Amino acid sequence: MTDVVTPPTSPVSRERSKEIKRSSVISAARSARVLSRAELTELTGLSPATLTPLVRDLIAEGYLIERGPGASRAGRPRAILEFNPRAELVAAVALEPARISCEIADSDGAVIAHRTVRRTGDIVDLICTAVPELAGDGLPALRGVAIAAPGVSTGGAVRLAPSVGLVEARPVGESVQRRLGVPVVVDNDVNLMAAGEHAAGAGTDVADLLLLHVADGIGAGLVLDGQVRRGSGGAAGEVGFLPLDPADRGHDGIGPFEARWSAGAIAERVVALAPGRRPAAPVRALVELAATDERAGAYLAEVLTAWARLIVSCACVIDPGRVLLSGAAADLDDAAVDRLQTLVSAGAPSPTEVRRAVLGDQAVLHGAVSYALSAAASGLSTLLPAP
Amino acid sequence: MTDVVTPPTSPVSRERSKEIKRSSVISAARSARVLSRAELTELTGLSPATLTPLVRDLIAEGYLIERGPGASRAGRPRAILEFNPRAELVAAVALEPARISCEIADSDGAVIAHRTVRRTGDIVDLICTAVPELAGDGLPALRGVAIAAPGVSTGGAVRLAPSVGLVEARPVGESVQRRLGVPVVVDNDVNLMAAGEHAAGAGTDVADLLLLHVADGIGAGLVLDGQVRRGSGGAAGEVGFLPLDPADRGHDGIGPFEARWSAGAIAERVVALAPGRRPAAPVRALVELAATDERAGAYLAEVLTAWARLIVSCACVIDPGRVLLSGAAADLDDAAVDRLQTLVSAGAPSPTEVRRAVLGDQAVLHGAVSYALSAAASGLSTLLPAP
DNA sequence: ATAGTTCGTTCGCCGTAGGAAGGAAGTGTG
DNA sequence: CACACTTCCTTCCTACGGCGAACGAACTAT
Repeated sequence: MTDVVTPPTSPVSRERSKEIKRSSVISAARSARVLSRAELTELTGLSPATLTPLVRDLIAEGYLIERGPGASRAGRPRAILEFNPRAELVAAVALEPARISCEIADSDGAVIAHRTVRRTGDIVDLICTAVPELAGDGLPALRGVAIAAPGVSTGGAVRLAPSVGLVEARPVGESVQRRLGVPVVVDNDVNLMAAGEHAAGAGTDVADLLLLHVADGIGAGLVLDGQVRRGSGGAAGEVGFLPLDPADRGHDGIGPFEARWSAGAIAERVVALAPGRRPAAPVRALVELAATDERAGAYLAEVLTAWARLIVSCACVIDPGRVLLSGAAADLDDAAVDRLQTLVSAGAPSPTEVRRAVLGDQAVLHGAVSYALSAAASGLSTLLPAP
Repeated sequence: MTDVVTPPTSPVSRERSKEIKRSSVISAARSARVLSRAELTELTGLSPATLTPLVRDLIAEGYLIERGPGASRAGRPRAILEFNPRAELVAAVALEPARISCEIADSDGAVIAHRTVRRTGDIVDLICTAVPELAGDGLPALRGVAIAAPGVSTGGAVRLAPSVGLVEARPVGESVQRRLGVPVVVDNDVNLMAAGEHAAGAGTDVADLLLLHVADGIGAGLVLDGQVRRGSGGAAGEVGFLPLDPADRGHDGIGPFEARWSAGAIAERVVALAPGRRPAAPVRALVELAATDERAGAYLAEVLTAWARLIVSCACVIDPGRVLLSGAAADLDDAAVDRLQTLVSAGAPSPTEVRRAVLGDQAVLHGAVSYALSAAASGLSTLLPAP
């Protein structure tokens, strides 16, 4: 301890390549859950000699837990290593008009803590106090925060953002990132759902998908080549604006298509068909009505035809291969989904599979987990310092 | 020199990081064209000591040429290094119904040799003899081959491929790759054009763009986040199939939109408006006619409206930010492009800039260059589109 | 000339990756 | 029960690449 003025040995690509090995081991362990060092050498291609100290570090940091020897089928048994999902926590914050909901999840997407708070004061303050409180002593393991805002996106399509009092999304993300010191992602809720279904739902087996979310408006989340694509202005997936019928007209930030075929628009027709309370789940109500009421059946067919044209349009432009129905569209029964599939197959230039999304309300959470984990990992995307 | 039995030292991440440095130097040199070692240290972040041997190698391999000392403004003058585009050659092969055209270009996209040959015998044989012949003694510098086929793409949308006698694109690419020993990419010509405009045309300044190519059919090439995206079945950009008007009907692999608004369809109307020979450039003819003929003006307005709806549809789905008009659509004059821009701005949910593509016939070639260079750079694996 | 400045190179240290070899912990077999 | 045999993991050691530092090279300014 004479002269600690020495930080020579520049930290360039040397440390980076170590980081890369580290994260490749972590991600192998994350997907295998339980494995031995021997399996790690196969999965990562690293030599045993390289792995030994690396695994030692990871155990010390809590990423891996040594579980003692496993069964052996001749020879020394493999020491079982178990991945500890709690080693990586993620916060998902959903902005809603009057409140924010905040969840802490581990890297399996299992919710560890959950809270909803009224919107008071500054959003950034609110988030920056709620998240650490909720994370408690797990805070050091926090790897990222994902903030979901309805219809956010830079540039166009802020139509829903005003409802949560957000004009610019970016400053919020940057502020939180600075205050909490972890990567923060702010994105459209529909994009997060798409990421969630891709990571842990009905799209784990494909690289491309489109999630069609029908609610008060209609929006789509787009995964291409394994990544959520937002387009140049963040308005990718604004399919409610598709001009599929010259007769339709949008207004005030409502697109022409969604003006007529969103859950809200359908609800009005359902009320007309079956007077009474406005149904909370209009599509489910419509499907039930259609079983007995001929006029409802005809209208359901109209809805399916319109949605099919929407899906075909998307297929023509980006050919997602798989389309997931979310929100009100997930309320269709099997028969209706089949009819939709038939209509889509007739019009799409390439095979396009239509099915329901499976994560429901959990989709945003899983998307947040996936974002946050890849954000933490991508810190080392470039081996070399930027130009 | 006793026992030179030692080639162990496994080629894992050690050599990779060297490769990365190498290619980062090459790409810096490629974009700067002329630079000194001192500039390389700034551009790449590598230390001078690391660069010295690396640059020596590159000079020996012909990538760089030392041009002697440059001007100095105090101190030792920088030794000028010039990037040698001839060090990296690329072959672009275009499949047409009756012939194939083959070009050798350097990494600037400058054509070094060109030949058109009649289609005789096996395509693979033809390519594998024509390319080496044309490359001549530059063959060792060949970094890749790009094969452009109209409407290829695996899965759906093989509508134009039969015209060149190709049912499956992949085997051709794989065979050529095996025979020539360099990376081979087979792709849709429109995708190649989009890549070309992105690399060297009207899209060098953006990460996302959509190239709308109007010919006998209508197709689009899609660049998102700097990469050409083909979709799950390779049918991304089949915008001719968009169902934008319930009245339109496609037939026999012709989409509903392109049946009515392609160059061929427009040509028929132009003939009706101004009897005579069927014009080779119907859109140009229409624009000229519209200056004097009122009916032609009305029809031009119709065409612009239809194309605008097409562009808006694409903007809603993927928000490319910039749309390039190619093929017959590039024949619009400035006034017509402005009108199109206005129509698009009125309907798109996000700012979308419409302009003409600039590379014309050279677009495919530049796309091929860009593909082949990135193929050589990323060294790894399947550059063939689609599973 | 001499000093000053900037470029490029050689030298040598250091850290890391991974090969080789050896210890550890089991299962089968005489 | 001893003794191979197999497989897993670790320790030792070497080769190699990156880069800091010092040095030589080339030119300007005074």
